[in-house]
Order: sequence, then C-alpha cells, then structure tokens
Amino acid sequence: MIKITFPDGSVKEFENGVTGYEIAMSISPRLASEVLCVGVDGITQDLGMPIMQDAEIKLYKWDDPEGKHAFWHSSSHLLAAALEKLYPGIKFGIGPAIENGFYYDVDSPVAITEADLPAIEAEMLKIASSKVPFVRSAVAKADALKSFKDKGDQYKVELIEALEDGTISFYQSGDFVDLCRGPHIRSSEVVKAVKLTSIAGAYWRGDEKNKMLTRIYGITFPKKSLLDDYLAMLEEAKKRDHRKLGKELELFCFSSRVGQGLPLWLPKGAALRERLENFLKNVQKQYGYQQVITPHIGMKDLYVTSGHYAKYGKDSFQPIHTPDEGEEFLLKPMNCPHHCEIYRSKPRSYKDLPVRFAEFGTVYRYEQSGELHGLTRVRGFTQDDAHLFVRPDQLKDEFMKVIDIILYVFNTLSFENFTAQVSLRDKTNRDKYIGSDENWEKAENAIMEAAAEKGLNTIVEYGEAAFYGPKLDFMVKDALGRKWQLGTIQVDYNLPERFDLTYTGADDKQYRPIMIHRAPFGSMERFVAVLLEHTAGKFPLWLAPDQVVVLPISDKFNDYADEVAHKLNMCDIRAIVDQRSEKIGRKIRDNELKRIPFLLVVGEKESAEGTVSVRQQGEGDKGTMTLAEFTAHIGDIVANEVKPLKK
RNA sequence: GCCGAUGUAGCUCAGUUGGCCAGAGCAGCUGAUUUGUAAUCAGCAGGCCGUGGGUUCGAAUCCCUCCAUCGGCUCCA
Repeated sequence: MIKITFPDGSVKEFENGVTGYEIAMSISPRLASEVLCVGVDGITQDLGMPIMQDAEIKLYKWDDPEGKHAFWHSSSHLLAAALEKLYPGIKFGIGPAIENGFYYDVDSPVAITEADLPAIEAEMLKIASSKVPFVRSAVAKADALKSFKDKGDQYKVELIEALEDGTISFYQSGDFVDLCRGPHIRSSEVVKAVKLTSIAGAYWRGDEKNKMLTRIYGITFPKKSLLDDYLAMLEEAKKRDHRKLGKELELFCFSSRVGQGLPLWLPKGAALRERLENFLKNVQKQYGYQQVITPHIGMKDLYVTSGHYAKYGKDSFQPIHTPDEGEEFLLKPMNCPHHCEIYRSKPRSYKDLPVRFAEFGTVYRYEQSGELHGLTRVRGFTQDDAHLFVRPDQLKDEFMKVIDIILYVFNTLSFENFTAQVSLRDKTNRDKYIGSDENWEKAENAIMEAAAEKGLNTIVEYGEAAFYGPKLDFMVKDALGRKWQLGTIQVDYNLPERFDLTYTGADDKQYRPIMIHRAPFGSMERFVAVLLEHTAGKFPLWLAPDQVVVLPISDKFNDYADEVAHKLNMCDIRAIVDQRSEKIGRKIRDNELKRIPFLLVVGEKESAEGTVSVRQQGEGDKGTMTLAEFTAHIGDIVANEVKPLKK
C-alpha cells in the first residue's frame, strides 16, 4: 500500500500502482469524468500512469492551467490525426499547447487554406466523439527513429535524433501515433467543441533559414457554450483594438504616401499625447531630471563609437548623405549617444552626479514590414527617454527611484496587471553582447537587488537583455492578451567606456560613471495604443480629448450653451458645444459614442436658473448642478485620478 | 523579409458563373423641423472598384507586378 496526500492535507491509502483515474473514481465518478490529468509530487502526468510510491497528488480539471494544457495538447494530436486522414502523406513538425489553445506545424503535399478548416474541424469532432483513448508507450530510440523514417517524416526524425535514449515516449490515439512527452487526457470524448482559428506560416524550429511549414492554430473546449463565450470574447476584443478606436476617435492615422509604420498624430491624439508628456515631465522635474533636446540625425561615427553600428550593421541604418561635403548621417535609432555627448559637454564632478537628462526623443528603426502593427510596432516613434549618469554608490538607489516613477505612472493610469521582467544575458551565447563579464555581472546584480528591495514580483528571462546591458522591463497585455513591453530600465557600463565619460572624484582622480537608460511609457505610440485597449477609448477624465460637451435642447439655447462652454474653458475644462439642430436624444447618442465623459443638457430651465443637467458617460443622468458645483466636481475627479507624487 | 488572406465613397459593407450608366446604410452638404436624456424627415453630392500591366468583343470580377492592411513566423537597440 502507498499513502496518497491530497491538497487539503488529508491522506488515504491505496494499492501500490494505483492510477490517478482510479483515485478520482474512488472519490466520485463525476470527478473522474471531469479530471484531465494529475500532478504527482509536482509533476504533471497522465491519469492512467501508475503511482508507485507515497505521493502528494492534485487532480487537475479544466479550470486548472495544467488541465487545460493537457486538454489542448491532446487536441493538437486530434488535429494531426484529422490532417493525416484528410491529407495522406502530410508530415508533422511540432504541435504544442499554447496560452489559448494549441497549434500543429505541418508540411502538407497540397496547400491547406482557411477554406479547408471547417472540414478539418468536422473530422476532429468525428474522431473525438469516437472516444479514442490516448495510450502511452516507452520506445527505444532506434525503434522510434525507424518508425518515423519508415513513415518518411524527416521532422520527427530530426526531433528524435536530438533526444537521449530512454526518454522517448509515443502516444497513440486511434490510428495516429505521435512522438510526445505528454501528458495527455485519457480519452478524446471530452473534447466537445473545436475551432481552428487561423492558419499561418512558421519556420521549422523557428529559424528563418529553414523551410516554412504551415501552422494551424486552434482551440477546443469541453463544452460548446465555452467556445461561444470564447468567440464572443474575441469579438469584444476586436472592438477594443486600438487601430479601430484610433480611427473612430480621430487620434492617429497612417498614409502609404508618408510610409508604412510612420504614424500621423491627429489633433485629438496630439493633444492626448501632449498631456501624457506634460504629466511625465512634471514627475521627472520633481525627481531632478533636466530636459534636453537633440537632433533627429547623427554622424555615422557617433554610432560606430557607441557600438550600435557594428552590432546592427548598415542595413538597419538608413544613411543620409550631404551633397558636397561627403558627410554621412544616420537617422537616430536611439537617443543615448546624443545624451552621452551632452554629458561630455563639460567636466563633471562627483558632486554633480547623478545627472539626469530627459528627452521625448523621436527615433527611427527599420522594422521588418511584416512586423508592423498599429501603434505598437512602428518605424518612427517617440521615446520618453532619459539617461542617468551615476556613481557606483548611487546606482541602486537611483535605480529604485526609477522603479518608483514607473510604478507611479502605471498606478495613475490603472495598469495594475503588469509583469516585471528581468532580462539577462543568454547563458550560453555571449558573443551577442558587448562589455566585460565583470561589468555585466555588476549590472545584473544591481537590477536584481533593486527589484527585490522594491518588492517587485519579477520573472527572469535569459537572452532577453539588450546587447549593451541587462534590463528590467514592465510588460502589459493588450485586448487580445498579447504582451507588450512598455516601461524599461537598463543598466549600462559600456557606453560610458565607449564615449570615455568621466567625473572627477573627491580624490581628484578620474572615474567612470554608470549609465541608466529608462523610459516609463516606453514609447508614446505603444503606450497610447495599450492605454486605448485598456480603457476601450474611455480615457480617464484628465486625459480625455474633450471632457465636456454642452447640448442645447434647441437652437434657442445655443447662446447659453456657448456661455457655459466658455466659462468651463476659462476654468481649464475642455468643453465643446453640439449646436446641430437635432433632437436631444440624437445629440446624446452621438456624443456618448464619441466617449465624451460629461454631457451637459441645457434648455429653458437651465438657462433661466444658470444651471446644467449633468449626464455622465455610460452612467446616465446625474441631476442638475450649478456651474460652480460642476466645475468643482470635475476638479475632484481629476484630483482623484492624478494623485500627488509621494516621495 | 517569409507563409497565408484582404483591398469597392470619409466610415461599415453589397456587388450572383466576366455583360446595360457601380449599389446601400452611416457621415457630409442643402432645406424643413426647434426638439428634455442613445438615431426627425426630404433632397443633393460623393467612386482612376489600392497601383501598373495582361487575357477578353467586354474586367470591380480572371492572371501577373508593385503598394498597403490583417493573422502568424523570424526580428525587436
């Protein structure tokens, strides 16, 4: 007998070799029908696998990430089984579960297009409903290789060749056999709803030198209604797409004549951006930053000195030649080299440090055309950049102050669900980075310590560092759950050396400052995009392009409406008037759709009493107020949205 | 850059297997209406059917080039 400990701490005895499924059955048949896989001493495995010793177990259902993972992973096998049936001779790459569903990479003898997906879905459902069990078997490497060589599937052969003997397992479900580590669900019948969401190309093993396979994405559910909910959620997300909202709210646009990935900010968008900039400038002023301004181009030599040119090569830089003097300029892809030169503009003393140069610096980067995406990935954008030059003894403290600024900014804009990611060097491939190991270690430690002291819940990613130094990035998700990096802080020991930056110490000797690159928004473009998706275009009052619209009941009250708007504007409240000869219901509808936070209805009663009828966006009628009361109300809301900085 | 899809009026979309002057709603303009909390009525105007080439008696529709957009891959200082 063995002792099985459950998550609630209770212990039960079972026969040695009992399976997760049998344990679930012993509790209740209903549980057994819902459970998808089992965690044994923290390792997720098949329900059918015998447990051979005392263990802590957890039964995973659909609501557990582990359960979903097994469910979707098994679904990818169903997809492969359906494809093998419909497209004889098809070859398979990999087919993992992902955050929302699964995919399978295939090399098909005939092209598979979106139009074919419904037929594949139907075949998957057919296989699923025939209750095929997922059966695991351990296979010797030689046998595994033979099996896929016979089948002519070179991708699986390649995968197996990379594996060690003894670790190879196959899963059979019906006629389909796949190389797979598992775990899987017991049987296919729990898969009740299938949606193949998209079809795309993907390089074999993620290397663009390799052949491009066809990747089919899908998602499955144990209930039809869950699929409907999921599809409804996708529809909702589409409505929040910043590209759609940006057009509807007249914030920005693109023009193929200007060039792809080069956003044009419309008046309302520019005003919004200006408010964000002023907000951050104000915060930075309180933290001792100084604004600087630098040109959009620099001599090629500047980037040779910084090391960017050698790292990214001439293909990434678009040169600008002067006609007669033979000088070669490059559009600036970052502001740091310019700021280094500002640092060099005069001798610095240890007493001057930290020096903090901030600039809303517009930079240009040659992003691949296929990678451009609305405002989140563009070729010309403005960073809310700053470079801090600090003494070694100031590094950690200064780094923590930057964290404070970023948290204050995120907090003010209600970005609560961010991920703090520490990006370090690749553990193996170190050639991609410049600078000494010693400096890298110092920088990496400084970041980890500062993040820990600030109590940040961080995840560590190796290989994600910038080529000149490690980073602490703040990632926020968009409406579809795609992660975007916004705020970033980077420690850099390299540029100060390359630019030979120094300061004079108390002992009259020359020392090297350390540089911190940082941008709380990341870039204005990406930040506005994510903000749009988070708010669905309903900006906080302090940011809204128009805060108030005055709606006269009829033309007779246009003068009063103008007077109200004028008085509000005098109090720094952004108010406009809807003077159209429309019914009040129409004016309300149109202005609600424009997401203007406050609608003031004025007619006979209001003009006689000197009041306004207040209607709040999305919340309906708020009753009558005097203008003074309303102004104070607005002031209260804004004060609550933008809380003063605590230092 | 690669794979796949898409491109018709300012916006959202119709346009049957190629066949009469290319359609609608919204927005716009003009007029009427003077309205009390999510769409008043009528009229008018608006289109190198993304671009360039080809096939055809005839192309928005079929083929090719390029441009742009969308979903991914690769990339992301």
